[in-house]
Amino acid sequence: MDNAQQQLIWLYLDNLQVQVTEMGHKQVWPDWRDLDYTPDYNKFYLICDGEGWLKIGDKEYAPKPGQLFLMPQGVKQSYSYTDGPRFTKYWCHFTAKVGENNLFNLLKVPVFLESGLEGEPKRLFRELLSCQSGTSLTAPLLVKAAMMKLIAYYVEHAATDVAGVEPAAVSKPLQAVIEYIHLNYYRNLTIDELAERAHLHPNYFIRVFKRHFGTSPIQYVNRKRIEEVKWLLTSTNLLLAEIGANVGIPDISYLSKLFKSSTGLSPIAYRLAHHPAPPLNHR
DNA sequence: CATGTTAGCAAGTCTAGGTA
DNA sequence: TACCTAGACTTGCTAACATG
Repeated sequence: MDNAQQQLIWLYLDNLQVQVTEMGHKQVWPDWRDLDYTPDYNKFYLICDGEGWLKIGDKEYAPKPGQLFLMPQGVKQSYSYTDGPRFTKYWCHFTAKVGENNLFNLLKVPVFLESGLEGEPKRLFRELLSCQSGTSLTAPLLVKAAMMKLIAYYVEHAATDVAGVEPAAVSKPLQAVIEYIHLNYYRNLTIDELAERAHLHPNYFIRVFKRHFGTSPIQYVNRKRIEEVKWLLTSTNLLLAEIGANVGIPDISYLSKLFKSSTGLSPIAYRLAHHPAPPLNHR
């Protein structure tokens, strides 16, 4: 995977919105069967025991214990019992959106992983179930956090799988814009300039960008800049004005305001809070 | 359905003036 | 001198509508 692809995947994951609707751990009912339906949510199955049959798109599978299956939203699928002992599995239904898109339309990942029976996914499913049934004030947040960890596990391990992970090819012009931003964020980028690279009208470009990535172009550029500012504040001795010039925000009054709205601290307060040791001299 | 336009509001930028 | 803040001005963003 090249650097541009990795940046794109980070951007998707950074803007991911997750919602978990249902989950459980049980042996499937004797009549566990449905054919050719298209769910408006994603599903994870962690097979613990037994056997059964799945069809995702036009491919058929006979899942084995220890395999973690992903059934993506919007893809026609079927499931059924077989003659053997019925499945016992952990399962959950969830949406994972970046802007208006399902994450798994934006990322090409394999349909299942060999995760083993006693690995991280089982621990995360247990965490999901205990958070959901708990009465904690922050239960919804904890459920979401566990779900995100499960998605992270899947993407991380899919990347080392033979099939690998890569951004879907639907977004070539936008991919070019992302690359351009990463090469030029330290300059004074304008919407017109970015829109031109995508061959779109500026106003329409903003809409397409946000629909695709879940964030507006300028917000994305500024987030990238603020990350760089944080790094420069804590790893160098540079003055705020010099840092601003390095990241494309030469106006330190604006830099100050932007930084504070993003981190809750003014730049120098941030430097003091994160910088107990004498700074490196990079001037 | 993809793309463009417009208007109103939100966010970004600039200027001036303050504090330590 | 370096940094921060308030307020005025400019540009970006979004929703609603138009066009082909």
